[in-house]
Amino acid sequence: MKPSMATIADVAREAGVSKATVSSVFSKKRPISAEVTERVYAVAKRLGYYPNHIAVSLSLKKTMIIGLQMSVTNAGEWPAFNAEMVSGVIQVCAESGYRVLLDTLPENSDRTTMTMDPVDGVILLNPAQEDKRLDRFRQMNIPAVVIGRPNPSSTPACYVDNNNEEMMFRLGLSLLAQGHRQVLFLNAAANMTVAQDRYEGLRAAYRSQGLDFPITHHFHYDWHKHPTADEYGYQTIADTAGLLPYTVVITDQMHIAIGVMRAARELGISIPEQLSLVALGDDAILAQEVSPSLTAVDLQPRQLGAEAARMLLDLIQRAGEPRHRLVDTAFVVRESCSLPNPNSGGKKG
Amino acid sequence: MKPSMATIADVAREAGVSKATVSSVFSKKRPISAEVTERVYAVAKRLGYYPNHIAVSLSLKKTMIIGLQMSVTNAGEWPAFNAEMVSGVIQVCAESGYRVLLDTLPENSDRTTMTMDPVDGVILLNPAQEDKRLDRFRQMNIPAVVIGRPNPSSTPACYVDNNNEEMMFRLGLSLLAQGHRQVLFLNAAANMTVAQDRYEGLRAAYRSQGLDFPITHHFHYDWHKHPTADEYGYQTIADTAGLLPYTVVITDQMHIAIGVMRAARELGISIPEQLSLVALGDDAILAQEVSPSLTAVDLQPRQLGAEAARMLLDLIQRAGEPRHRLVDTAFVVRESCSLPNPNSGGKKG
DNA sequence: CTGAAAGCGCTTACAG
DNA sequence: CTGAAAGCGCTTACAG
Repeated sequence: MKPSMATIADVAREAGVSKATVSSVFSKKRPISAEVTERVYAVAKRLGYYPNHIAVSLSLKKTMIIGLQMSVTNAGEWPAFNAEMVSGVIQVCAESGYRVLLDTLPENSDRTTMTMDPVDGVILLNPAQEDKRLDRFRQMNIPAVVIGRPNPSSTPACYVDNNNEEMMFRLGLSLLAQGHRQVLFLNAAANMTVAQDRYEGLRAAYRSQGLDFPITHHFHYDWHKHPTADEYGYQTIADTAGLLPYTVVITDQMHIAIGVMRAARELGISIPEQLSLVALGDDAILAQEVSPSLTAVDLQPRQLGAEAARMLLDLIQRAGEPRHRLVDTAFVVRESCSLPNPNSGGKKG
Repeated sequence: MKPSMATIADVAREAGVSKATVSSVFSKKRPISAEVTERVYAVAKRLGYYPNHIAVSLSLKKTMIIGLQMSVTNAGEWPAFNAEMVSGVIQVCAESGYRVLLDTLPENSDRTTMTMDPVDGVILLNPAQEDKRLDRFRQMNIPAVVIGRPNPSSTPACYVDNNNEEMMFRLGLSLLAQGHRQVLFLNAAANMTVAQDRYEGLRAAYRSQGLDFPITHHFHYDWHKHPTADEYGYQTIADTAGLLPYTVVITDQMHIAIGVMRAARELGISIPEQLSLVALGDDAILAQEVSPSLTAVDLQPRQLGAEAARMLLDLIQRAGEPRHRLVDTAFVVRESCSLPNPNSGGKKG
């Protein structure tokens, strides 16, 4: 980027050819004689010339870069889930020669600061209240896909998500089949669409058995009340044990479940004998090492990222109408909660 | 990026001013009358105009993007350590208005495929055999800092690293002070500089007590022999228990330690009574949940990333001679191994 | 306070 | 097979 960098003009001059020829030698977009090719390569090497990616992008109107928009919160803690997801995105992009630009800039309404990003497309994480960004990308004519279900209020968009509702429906059904009647659900934050979908699925399972899911057994993660997920799990159990009847608790994350286990230990509640426990989101190493080992639902974060990337790349090549895709989840039964045939049947609707 | 995007020329025409004026309105680099400013903003909004980041970059010769080069392996598994490190990089960059471009392209010697990246500087991970990339960036005149100690054979470079040698020296001293004489060291892969530094530190600790560290007790991770870190730990213990005398094992990663614990469990070796265990690299949640809880060394990956970013940003603004910086580690004593005052004193040299 | 024009480093019809 | 010139969308002296 320094003035000292050799440009295509330098190479052209030194090699005694035109810029167009040098360009062609590197891009191979039109045939150049072996002799000239040879000479150009030699000069380029001597001068340490590398085509300037920015100039190429400006000319070609494509950058081979896709943007990954994550909320600042994500940047702050980067749980394993996000890392896996990002990894899936990177992998698929790399296979097609695309790079990934991480973007954590906070939602900024100051028009003067926002430029048209140097990206061919964009993936949005955490579609909580991101409608604005979505609209902006649409306005910029930049293909976008969100991971997670976007708010229905926002304009239609491409997205990939877990089959959250079905997953919870099946989980609920399995639990009811096991004889459980009182489920405590420590859900994600209330403003997340994923929280709504899962709650709906659980209620549907209850309804299908002619039961009502009691609102008293439904909690939302509140960042203000509990600094960490672990605390959320711990406190909620500490606050409700003995007061609220439940025989199984479902937690939105494994770390919440860790908190639940800690509380249970302190209260002398044995898992799974007196209380069953299942986590939505699976960290296999952690789940296997805690005792009892943790039954969990694998959300396949890597798949989510990979599918999103695939969809975006497809969108970039041949745009089309909004589409979406659901990534299956898998129940991983361990000691903390037994489940009958959780991965088969039970399809809803 | 589509032809439909409004450009600065469109705005200028519609607003009846020059492109220079529109440019100035957005960049605020020279004063423009309130009236004109108003009009330009209005037109820009109506047309959905956003300055094109690529064009700006080409003109300004800076992109406000820094590249993060990671080996493909990293992209594949993204352990918590890397996620934390990347997170540190992102955070510092974001504070200064920089974005991060992830690059996982495999080391490719095909000259035709490599362009001068659209970045103002670059951070390299895993400095195992990356000399080539370093040289390339130097040739391109792109500031670079590596995380980890670069090979001494390569040209001098800026880097940030843990104080690995000192850390191992202190750890070794603490262990010897505890009465341990036989330490089993499950080190990282042999080609990593970090592995060499740690081994040196441990040997120095032994030497300082007039002892020799026996080569029989030093193992290197070999990806071909053990598919996972866990397996590496498990197998090595399974293979050596009873044959090799040792009272404490140091593992390069927590996951290796998990494997060691599993082997110990199966072999009826109780930790820490019969065998002490300490891991280099701390995943607090995991370390606390296993039993016994795991004594570990916090490598402060987030700090590593943050320091690297700070150094790079500094380098971008005012270049200078190669510099480096060591990030302190912290001993976190839990149940698997007791250590006397590991975080104080014992400075080497 | 504002504009015309050259320049950033490439690519691509168009012409030969 | 190769070149001259215009263009990608901005910024910035220079001139007023």
